Amino acid sequence: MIGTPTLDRKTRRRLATKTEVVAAAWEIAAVEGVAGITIRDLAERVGLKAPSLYEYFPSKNAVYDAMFADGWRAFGGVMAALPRDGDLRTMLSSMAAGLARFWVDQPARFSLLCQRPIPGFEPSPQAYAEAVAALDDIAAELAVLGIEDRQAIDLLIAMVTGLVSQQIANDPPGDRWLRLLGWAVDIFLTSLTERGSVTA
Amino acid sequence: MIGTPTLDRKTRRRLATKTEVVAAAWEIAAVEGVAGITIRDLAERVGLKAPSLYEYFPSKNAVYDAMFADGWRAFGGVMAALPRDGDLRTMLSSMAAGLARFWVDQPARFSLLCQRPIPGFEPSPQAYAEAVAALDDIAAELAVLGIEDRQAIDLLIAMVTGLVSQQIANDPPGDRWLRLLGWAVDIFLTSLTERGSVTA
DNA sequence: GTCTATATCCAGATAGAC
DNA sequence: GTCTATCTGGATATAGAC
Repeated sequence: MIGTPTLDRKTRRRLATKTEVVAAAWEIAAVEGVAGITIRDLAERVGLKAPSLYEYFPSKNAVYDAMFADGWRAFGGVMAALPRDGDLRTMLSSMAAGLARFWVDQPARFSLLCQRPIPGFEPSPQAYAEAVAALDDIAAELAVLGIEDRQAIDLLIAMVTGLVSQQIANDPPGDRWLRLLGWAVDIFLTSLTERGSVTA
Repeated sequence: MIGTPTLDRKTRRRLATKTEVVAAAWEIAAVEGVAGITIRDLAERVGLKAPSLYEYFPSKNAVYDAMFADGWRAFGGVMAALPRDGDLRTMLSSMAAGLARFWVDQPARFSLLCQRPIPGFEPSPQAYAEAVAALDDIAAELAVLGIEDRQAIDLLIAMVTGLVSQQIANDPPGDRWLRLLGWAVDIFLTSLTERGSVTA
């Protein structure tokens, strides 16, 4: 396996703790919001005192950075696991629904990954690369379906995230906006077909 | 004029100061983000010391609440001032463009009005009523154009805000997403026409 | 690596003089 | 109504013992 060199016990343990911290950070964010994470709470949740966290992350923003990268990797994982059967319209709908669910189920992820909730935090280039990779995956997926127009992809993603955002902000437990996803995909596809950007 | 009773000097002065505070709060938010406002900075900007602010607002969240209401009122004002000439497609496009510009020009407004950037802050019912009123205005405007389907309105708003959000988060000075607004309106209208929800 | 203790800072909010 | 002074509490981050 390329990219997974053998690590000694110490390094593995250290990596496991960092992973645990990031997972705990998401748990806190789910309740308190991304901005509501504190180093103390975070440390306590993994059985440490606050100063010990600095053995793993040099600053709070470094934790956010790890969360950002982790969130986009999780996004990529969910996408890779989506079903791929049926015709174009069916596949696109289930893709959109799957990704929307990923965000609506964890609004904190949507907040950190797609909005700018923390003044002063900008993802590092390495972390941002995870976001780009995830969106490249989407583009590749759509290319397989015959959709290669970048503007079209931008529009589709904006429609899905727009519905997600409205859903989260105005009707968290309901589906007033989520149920419009299928319609959004339909009109998107219709337009693409007319444009000749895809052969339905 | 109904709804604008005469006020004595003291009350007017007090109201003017509150208005000034809210304006100053938006100025700070434009630079530091909505979460970056502090009572001290805010007081200083209107020529007061921090404790004096509490003569006008009982808490920081009360300032946010006033900003929320003010922001939606401003939104309504911008909408009322939009041009209303041309055919359906032209009007809808210029409406969408005008509203998108309102948000993209002041991302802080978009953040406070359309997202949930402050943990622990929920707009009061009175403030939230301003948001509802603004959206009702949109609905009324669209009804004049022959669009009365609530789901359609939801979808249109989600598309516009989705594009705005992407623009702000990923390409603040550019227009990569904004320039897709016209296309979005087009496919929306095409779908509505087919659906029979509007007579273009 | 983990801890106790603490430095340092800054926030929202209040007491009470004027 | 505005101020000075302060309370109270919380945050991130560090020093240094073990």
